[in-house]
Amino acid sequence: MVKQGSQRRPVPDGDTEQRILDAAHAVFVRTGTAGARMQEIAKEAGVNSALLHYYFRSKARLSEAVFIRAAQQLLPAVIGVLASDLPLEKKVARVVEVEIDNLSAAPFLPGYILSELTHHPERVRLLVGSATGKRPEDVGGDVLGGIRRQIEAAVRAGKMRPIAPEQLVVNLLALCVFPFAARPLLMAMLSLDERGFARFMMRRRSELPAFFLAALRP
Amino acid sequence: MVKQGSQRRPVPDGDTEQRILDAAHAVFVRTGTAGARMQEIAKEAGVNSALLHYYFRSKARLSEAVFIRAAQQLLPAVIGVLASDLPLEKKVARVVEVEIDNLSAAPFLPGYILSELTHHPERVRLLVGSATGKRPEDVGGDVLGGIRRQIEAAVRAGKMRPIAPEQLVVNLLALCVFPFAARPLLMAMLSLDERGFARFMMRRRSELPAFFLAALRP
DNA sequence: GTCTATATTGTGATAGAC
DNA sequence: GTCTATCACAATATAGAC
Repeated sequence: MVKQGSQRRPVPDGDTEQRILDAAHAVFVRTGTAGARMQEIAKEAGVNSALLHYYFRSKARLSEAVFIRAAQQLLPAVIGVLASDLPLEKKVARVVEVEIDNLSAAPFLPGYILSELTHHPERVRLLVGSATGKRPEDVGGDVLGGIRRQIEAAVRAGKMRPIAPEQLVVNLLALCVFPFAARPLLMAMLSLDERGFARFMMRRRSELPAFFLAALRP
Repeated sequence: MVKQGSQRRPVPDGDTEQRILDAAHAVFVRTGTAGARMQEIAKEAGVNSALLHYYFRSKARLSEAVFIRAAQQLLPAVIGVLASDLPLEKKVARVVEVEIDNLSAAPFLPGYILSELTHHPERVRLLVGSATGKRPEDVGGDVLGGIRRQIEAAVRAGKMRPIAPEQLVVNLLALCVFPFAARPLLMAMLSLDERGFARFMMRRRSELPAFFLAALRP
């Protein structure tokens, strides 16, 4: 697991800034930004806490850097699919796959990002902006505009019940993301361990598209 | 807004312990437990911060009291409906109404509770226990058992596609709760202000049952 | 029960040697 | 770039007067 640097010295792995970011990511996500301690991040990164300030100046900046990275890890994929020119049924199926796959690999990210956003609403701009280079309203508008047209066409063809594009998208995201945000609660109430939860989500991955498309039938 | 106590003295309102709890609730919910400051709570309650310790001993205990109260405010209603002997379609409709009504009055509670649970998984027991007097697995089992039987009957009658009760319940909760947990994000991407968000949720309240039941049709 | 100190520790941040 | 030492202050908690 330990990569060698270009010199032969016992340099842990990767460059330091990256290691700090990784450590900060881990700590912020599991403990929340407010609950995180610079000391703990330093320890997890295997460096002295003064180094965190050398690279990132302050806890606020470090947390911002981590937040942006986390957002970039999740958003572009979904937005890409939703804004693509795939037919609507394919979009639904693809979003479910992409979202559940990505979140299964990082089950705590949704909780972290949503929590972060409620306590720092101004970071919404940061989030969407860093992921797409656009303003949140514009991203929303682009995505919704395309889907609205697809809905209208399908409704005219008698293949779909009418539904507002906003509601459709929120429904789709809810079904994919919520189980991760509520993971500890669901694990307790459904008597699942980690593997059980993973199986539960794999089953969702295969069943959700049919469920969702059935809801749209006329 | 200021209720009079039984005496005529200028006692703010209610008894002090209650005022502290209310203030703590407000601060913990908007700022997160880790981000909350006892000083701020004291100020919001209009008392000295030493009083918080007089009544609740420590920040941890106070936060626990607030958490339990918050859970009791949300859980019993849903669990009650899901565990009732209403027919399945009525359960769905009723959960949507109850849940969206309750959460509309306290939009930040879901985020608070879910966030709290990911950072203190041991509180899951506290949460469900205080709300129902049972263990989480047992509540889950009771609710799911009843719904499983309803699903089986409906499937045999050819009125429903088969679906695991766990998936059904998670789908239902997801569709109701997620929009509140993701409120800041949705408001930004859908260009909604608070009133706009409220309207969006009222629309959901009326459309969600049909959407959900359509998904269950054979 | 409620307040005014005050003790005590935690925590982000900087200075300066290497 | 990285470390050790340390500052300054924030935050929880307690003692003791009223």
